[in-house]
Amino acid sequence: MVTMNDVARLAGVSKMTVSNVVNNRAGVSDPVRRRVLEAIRQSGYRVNLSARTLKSGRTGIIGLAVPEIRSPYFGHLAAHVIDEAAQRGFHVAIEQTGAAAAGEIEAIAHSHTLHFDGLILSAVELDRADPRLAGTGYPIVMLGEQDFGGRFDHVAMPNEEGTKAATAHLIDQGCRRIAIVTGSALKGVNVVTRRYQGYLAALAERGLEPDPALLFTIDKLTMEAGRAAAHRLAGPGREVDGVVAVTDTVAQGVLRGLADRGLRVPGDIRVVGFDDIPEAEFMVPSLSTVAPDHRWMAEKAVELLTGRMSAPGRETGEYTAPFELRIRESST
Amino acid sequence: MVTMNDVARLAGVSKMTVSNVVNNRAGVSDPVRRRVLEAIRQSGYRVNLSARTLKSGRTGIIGLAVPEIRSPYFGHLAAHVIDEAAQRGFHVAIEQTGAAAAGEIEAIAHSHTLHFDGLILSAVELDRADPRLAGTGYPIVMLGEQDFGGRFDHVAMPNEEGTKAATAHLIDQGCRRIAIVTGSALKGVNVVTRRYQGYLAALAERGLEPDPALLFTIDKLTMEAGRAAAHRLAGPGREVDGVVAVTDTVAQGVLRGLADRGLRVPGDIRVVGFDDIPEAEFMVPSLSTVAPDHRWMAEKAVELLTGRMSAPGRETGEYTAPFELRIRESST
DNA sequence: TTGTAAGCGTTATCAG
DNA sequence: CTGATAACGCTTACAA
Repeated sequence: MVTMNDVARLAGVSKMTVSNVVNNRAGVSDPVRRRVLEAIRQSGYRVNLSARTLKSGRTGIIGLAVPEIRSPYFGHLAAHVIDEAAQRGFHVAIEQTGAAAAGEIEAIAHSHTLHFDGLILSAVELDRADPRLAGTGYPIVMLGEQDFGGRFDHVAMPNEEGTKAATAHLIDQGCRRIAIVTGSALKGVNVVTRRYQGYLAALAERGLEPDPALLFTIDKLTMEAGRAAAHRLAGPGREVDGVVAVTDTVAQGVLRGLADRGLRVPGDIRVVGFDDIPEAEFMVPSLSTVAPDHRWMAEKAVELLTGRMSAPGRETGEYTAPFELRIRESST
Repeated sequence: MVTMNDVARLAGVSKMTVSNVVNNRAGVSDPVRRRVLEAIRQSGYRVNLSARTLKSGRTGIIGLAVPEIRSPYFGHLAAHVIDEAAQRGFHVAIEQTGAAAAGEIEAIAHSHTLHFDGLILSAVELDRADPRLAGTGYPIVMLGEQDFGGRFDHVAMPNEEGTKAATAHLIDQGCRRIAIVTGSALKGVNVVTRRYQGYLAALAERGLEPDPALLFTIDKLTMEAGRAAAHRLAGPGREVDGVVAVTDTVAQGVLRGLADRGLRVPGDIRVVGFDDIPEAEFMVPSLSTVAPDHRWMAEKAVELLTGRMSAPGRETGEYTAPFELRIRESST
């Protein structure tokens, strides 16, 4: 491996001068600078980040923990975070939590152990009351899902408002028996409960009675589970004319499950999702959905994290992404 | 920050003994080991990876460069690579190349600069003849797409065989005017040309004449482009009864585009894709596709890369993933 | 403007 | 079995 010493010898200067050139510091004469740069080019020298890190105590790496990178929503989000971090000179190492509290705790420990400069955690199961969350002052930004009650910087989804708008839209389209397909964790404050609240709020506002028979819970927020829920929902004697799916991925499963049963969307049943994944526009029928501003979220999360790195004691903030309701075929 | 020294002082032993305990090395008496472990627990000590890296010269990080992490295919692949690397004690840092040769070259340089232990590169544009590819002995494994003629370890897709099987399947279903929707880079040896060859081979084997009017090229392998191609393809006087799409993502666009034009799949036109992304099963209609063994590919890539790290001089190998043809609604 | 010395936290080596 | 010492490549502080 080519080191600074090698370059220094080649250029006939000291290690320190090479360091100064590499870091664009003032106080190096032009001829010397040129000689050093030439030596660097010739030798193919590259700074050793580990060595630099050892001195500075920073790795330049941000951890990003998501349930599953393969899911379109998190892939999409990750892409934005990577871009945004790159702009601020950080690299992103991705961790998969498997959508389980244990995985989420582990991601924190891991990020810590690897001395990442901070962690953006998209937690979906971890509870604000989890004892393993003992605050260590390590920079963590919670992204999008659970609510941790002011304990961490938090970039939230417009869970309640968005679902309320989507549900109201279905009502406006004439739906009267609107099912919701959502996760089974209906306690606590999390993405599932918040969106459920939004659904209830829209019903209440429009004077519709919530019907327990219209609540379809699933264990995992996957396409498979959405499909299975649609099968249950399309069973005899339900008379459902609208479906609010907790995520677009679930909605995609619902669309598929309704097709399995020969039900037409939007003819027989209208469907809305949440997230606006890139695929939503290309589904058949195209999916109406709540579109939070993903880029905004990624920017905010990275901004908060870098802010916290430099000012660890700062008060935590809570930010909710703006959203639009994108109306497509599935609800019109 | 808690260091080994702190732990050593706390346990009343030397730094070296702590190191031995941390690394599970033999030659530490049980009582001392216990004392040290207790001191580690109390102090919250974590090894400093940078320091270890500085000594060992290895970072424990593998770079993974893909065109776009948000695309389902690459997200899926990345998930497998991350899992497989984790099993071998490596972390994965993801780089996005934007599906451009410049981005791919940059990913190599970047991986180098950051002293990642190696790079898995899913190149789609970089040419085997690119002068910037001057061999430096840095461990690189090419994944899935371009063919680099023995210059690198290469885990290839079954491009030709897979597309041939898919096309033959359409013919067996009675299709006679089979269009192909593929990229515009029809020169050189790459994913587009290889799959086109497979398409031609199937036609030849079944005695069908290739018709230039049935070749629809697109600039980027996206859903949008697939949709636009479907619109062209469904124009007046084409009489197309089958479509081979170069990837599932493109196929999803094609399905959407055909729906736009009121054509029914498989009633009017049959469609097959390539990749078997998780969404394929949930499209409406569900998509018939070539399913390469993604896990196998990820395993092989990581295995080759770690192999090359320990034996840099070894001959390069070329491996092609096994595949299955998954027949679903879109072609039956 | 350039160079020298010390040390970041860890581990390999070798002595006790 | 345990410990002292010297690196790994770089940067900070200071001296020339």
